[in-house]
Amino acid sequence: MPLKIYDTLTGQKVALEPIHAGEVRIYVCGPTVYDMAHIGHARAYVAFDTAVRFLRRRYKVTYVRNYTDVDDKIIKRAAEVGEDPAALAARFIREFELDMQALAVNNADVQPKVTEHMAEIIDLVATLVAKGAAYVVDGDVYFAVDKFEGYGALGRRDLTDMEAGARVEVDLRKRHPMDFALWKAAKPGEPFWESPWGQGRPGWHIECSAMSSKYLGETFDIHGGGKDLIFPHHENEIAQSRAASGKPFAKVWMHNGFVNVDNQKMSKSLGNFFTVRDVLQKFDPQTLRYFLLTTHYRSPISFSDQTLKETEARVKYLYETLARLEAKVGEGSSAPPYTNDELQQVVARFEATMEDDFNTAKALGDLSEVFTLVNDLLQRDLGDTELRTLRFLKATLTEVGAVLGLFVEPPKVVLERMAARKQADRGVDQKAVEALIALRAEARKAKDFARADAIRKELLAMGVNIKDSAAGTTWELA
RNA sequence: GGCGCGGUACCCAAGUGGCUAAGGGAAGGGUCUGCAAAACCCUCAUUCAUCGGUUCGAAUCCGAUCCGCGCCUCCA
Repeated sequence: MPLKIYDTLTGQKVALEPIHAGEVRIYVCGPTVYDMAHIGHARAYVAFDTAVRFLRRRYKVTYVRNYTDVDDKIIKRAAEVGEDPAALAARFIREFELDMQALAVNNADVQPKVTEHMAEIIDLVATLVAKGAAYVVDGDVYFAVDKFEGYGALGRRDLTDMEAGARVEVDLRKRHPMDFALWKAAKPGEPFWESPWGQGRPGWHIECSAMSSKYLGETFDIHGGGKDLIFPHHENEIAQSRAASGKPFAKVWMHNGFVNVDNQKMSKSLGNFFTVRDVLQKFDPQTLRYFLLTTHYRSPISFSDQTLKETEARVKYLYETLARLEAKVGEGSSAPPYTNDELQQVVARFEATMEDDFNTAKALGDLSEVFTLVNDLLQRDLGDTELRTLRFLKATLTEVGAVLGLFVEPPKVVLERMAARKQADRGVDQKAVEALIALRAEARKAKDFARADAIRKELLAMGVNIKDSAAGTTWELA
């Protein structure tokens, strides 16, 4: 079945037909590195990471995700904290990469930086000037939007409507209020690069046009980013790239929805702002990733502490199931996996679900019954067929997880990480807990259940849940 | 004002013309357990914001209304 992707430009799902057979080229707008990544970044890059992981099952994929490491915000922030802009950008790139690694977001094939592509950017601006698509004013270069037919198509905007709209501080040097900067003359003290128009730096949008064409060609398959980039960022990219090359730009436009907090857009001014680091302090990275995948990437997703707590409980269940599964079929047995049509449907259905515009929410829902089945089998007396079925299911979950970026670490590692963080959070004294459990074990041995229950109650009051099993008593924090 | 998205059970959330409206959480009942916990099983929307319309048939298409949100300015 063909892969269908919702295309912002046409407003409908379109079948992916790669320009080069067997190969998909995709560009996703990366972060402007002037601060720590927030959960909106996490959503975007988890969404595209998952899409790319799925695409790689079928195609050779070239995935480019840039870093915007020179820009007004970086300069402003650097001045505020008294740091060199380049150093500040480099610092936040490192932090960003730590976050992405935690979230199991793979690196893109190419992660180009703006500052390392000045020659390409200047060439592109020069081409646009030469073609009459752009003009120079006092060392600035502007793109002339009214020279570009079809401006506003992506954002479904009409140039005349926008013209009528009242705008603040229209730069009178611009020929049209919507004209945007390709190159900005440097003010004193700002970082600059030499150019035919004097010392300056790239405008807000030109970098992506320059870097995408360098690594993917003038026309490529998919361009992605957050919904907020549709206008003007992506609109402007289209204008620049097409005006320069005279060829189509990206074939399909993918945009992810926002992360909302309290049903409102997360923003610094509203004070409902969370960095990835904030969240990872309280929750496991797999919890955050799972949470981000439970809603379709195009819909808004609502973030709250309560929801994350519920998600973590679910993720813990998944990993506990996997841990039990691994303990059962992990070693020893060389019995080949057993499968049948029904069991094979799991991956087939996953494929079909992901083919429909990367429906991770449904995929995760479908996976529920697999986990239930595993637990069901696990608590029976296992015959050979059941054991071999479990082997097959383990392979299935690993395969599906590899696309979703879940279950890539040993379950034990994740569970221990979750437990350790909770203990640190609550400041629970592990030794005291274990001492109480030992006392309770004695009481139980002596059939003094009243005392045993009293101790359990005491532990419960500390937030400690205990589980008795044939193998002994284990505990966890509620 | 212009453009766009959405309103599905107590909560979260799939589903965009046709089998019984996925799945998760919560809740209630059960199996297991000394009792619990965990796991498993069962129950839990004749109904998809409202009102009309199209159709043999609509949560799904069309129109109107109400409500929520986003973009139009840096933003994932």
